[in-house]
Amino acid sequence: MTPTIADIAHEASVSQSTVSNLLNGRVNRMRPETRERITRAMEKLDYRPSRVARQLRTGNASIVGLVVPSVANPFWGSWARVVEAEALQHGYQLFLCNSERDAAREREYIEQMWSRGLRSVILATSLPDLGHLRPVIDRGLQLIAFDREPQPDDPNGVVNVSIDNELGGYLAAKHCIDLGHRDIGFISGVIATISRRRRFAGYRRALKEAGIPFREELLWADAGDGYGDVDSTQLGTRGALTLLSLNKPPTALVTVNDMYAIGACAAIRSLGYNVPEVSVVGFDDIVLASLYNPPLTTMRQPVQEMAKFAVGAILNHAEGDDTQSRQRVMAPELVVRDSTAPPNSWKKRNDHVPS
Amino acid sequence: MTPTIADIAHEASVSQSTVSNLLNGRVNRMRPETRERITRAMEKLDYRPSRVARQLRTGNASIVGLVVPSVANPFWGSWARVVEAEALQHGYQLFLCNSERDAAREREYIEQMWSRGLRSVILATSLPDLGHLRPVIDRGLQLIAFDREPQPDDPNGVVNVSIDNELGGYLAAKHCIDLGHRDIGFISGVIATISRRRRFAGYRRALKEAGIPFREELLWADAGDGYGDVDSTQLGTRGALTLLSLNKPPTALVTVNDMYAIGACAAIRSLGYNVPEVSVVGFDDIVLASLYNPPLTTMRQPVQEMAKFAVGAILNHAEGDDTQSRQRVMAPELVVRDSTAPPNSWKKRNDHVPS
DNA sequence: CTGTTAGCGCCTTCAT
DNA sequence: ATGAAGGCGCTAACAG
Repeated sequence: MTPTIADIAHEASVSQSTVSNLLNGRVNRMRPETRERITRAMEKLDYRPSRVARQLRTGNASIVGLVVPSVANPFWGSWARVVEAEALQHGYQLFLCNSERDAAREREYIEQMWSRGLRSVILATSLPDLGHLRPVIDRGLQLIAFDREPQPDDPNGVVNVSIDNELGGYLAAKHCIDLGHRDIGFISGVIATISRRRRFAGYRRALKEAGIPFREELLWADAGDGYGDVDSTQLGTRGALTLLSLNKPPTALVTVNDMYAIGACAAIRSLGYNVPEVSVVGFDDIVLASLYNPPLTTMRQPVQEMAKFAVGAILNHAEGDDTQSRQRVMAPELVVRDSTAPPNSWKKRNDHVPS
Repeated sequence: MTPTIADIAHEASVSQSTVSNLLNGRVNRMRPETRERITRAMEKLDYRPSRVARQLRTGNASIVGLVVPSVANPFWGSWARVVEAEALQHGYQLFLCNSERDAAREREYIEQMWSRGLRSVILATSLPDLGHLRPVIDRGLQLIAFDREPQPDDPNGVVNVSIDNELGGYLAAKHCIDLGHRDIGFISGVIATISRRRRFAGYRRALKEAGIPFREELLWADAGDGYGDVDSTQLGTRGALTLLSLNKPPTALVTVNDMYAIGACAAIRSLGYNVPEVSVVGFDDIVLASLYNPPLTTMRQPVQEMAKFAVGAILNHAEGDDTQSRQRVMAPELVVRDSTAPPNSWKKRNDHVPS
């Protein structure tokens, strides 16, 4: 049915090895004339080598796995695209899965990948504990953890790539403080991930530095039934509604990603205010952030560079080069746009607030 | 290193075939005691069957391929997630690629998939001509085309799933007309895809039906260097800027997807107007559409049902059931929100337009 | 320069 | 109830 290497060997009246040699670039081992004959045979039969067989034989899949929380969140979508481009450039394909931030699914997927012969996967998890993956890692899986700073009890050999989340949280909050805000809310899902935990830590540091006491009630870290990225906009909405109904509501909201921020903006409007009246800062700088109304102030992640590093680590690993750094922390960048402003305007209208 | 079936056969003092039998559910062919021993051996060695080997032997990968223009567009991101969920539910994994709407990449990817043993792929293309895929299809690849109504000279056996795009374009334009608009722009990338072509046709039908002559200049279908979905927001922006600088500018804009619509909204604001002053209708109803400011009027695609149908077709095909329908056209649904309004407000301010 | 050979890990008749 | 053997399509020594 589908032609195999044997078919074309036959067609070209040579042995399989010669065909294989051609296939693998060992061209100099045959005379041009033979080569020519083989090439023609391949064309005639429209031959495509079976990667499955090849992989079984060589053990090499040249596929990199990528597990993200959910490509429904545009940030993960772009991240996936960037990684794909980077991988492609080096002859790798991408195998993409959505974990929904569920440890069980993460594990399931990664073991699937392993059993399909993938030996390197980039995992966008921020779960503090990588214990559930230790079995596969011990077997030899190369794990590149994204969006997650290294932890003391991580399994050996894990490579980490992320921004400095603490700094991100700090800069976001500091920006609001510099603008004159004193009551700054922090909206997050459950703070079960390292990145969120650290962003929150940065936020607190900024407050402390400015001598602003932390008000517990200004932290919204409610659960919801899950904390997938699908409904992060909804969480942003709920968070903002909750915080703005406090007796002494915040005048600025720091959120944990742009989807939350957008949800929060919608909530603010639903309360009858416009956005810079209550300031909002997002995180990630997704494409839509700059096109939102008003354009979102946010923390940009250097996605390109991170993808380059992640894929680079895989390449080095594949080449047996183990001298590479096991970790990379990049700097987030504050992008100031119109969703943040001094607190005055809000205060002016403060008495209109529906009770 | 990694344990194979032989290792565990040895460990359990049975033959490989017995282990294999257990692996494949032929449990009744061995006495419980044997089975028990094998199970323990597998646990002890933490055995995972190699899917690669299995696939080479059986020819079955249980992976469905999915090719979309770009997961950076949230619509494709959600679509991918929905398909993944549906596939997963039936024991299939998803192999995801971004084509950037480039025929060469489409082809390249699909052949890669074929050579990896995938036998069914869902392709979100709208290219009118599927000729570049004929070779693989003839080999036996099952192709599910998404977002693309069937064409007369399609290769045999192609399954098509899409909404009625003509109807979508019609409803979008009709909505504007009903609101009182007479000058309605149509913003698209290059209209090289069937879906866009048909949406445009629907738009024209609505005009005609209302007795409004079509003004060529109100169609913006400029090229740009590519028409990937990455920069569709930019195209939306450019389109809106162009149309609004006409002598007799449109009072409403029908766009080809929500990303374009959002780009168009940004353009409108940059000209000093607010959005319902110039009405905008999007397409797709991505999550962010309802959270945009103002919330976007748009055409919703029944993503769930379409995914169900697409994956269902694959399942039936795998079971040799060939009695299934080869095509499904679903109805889009107009979702009216605040980005559309009667034309008055715009006209009122019309003389303020920067020249 | 080209062919022979021995697997990669698993599944599946066909015997026993 | 279990085992032996052949082969899926390809690669990589090793011979010739």
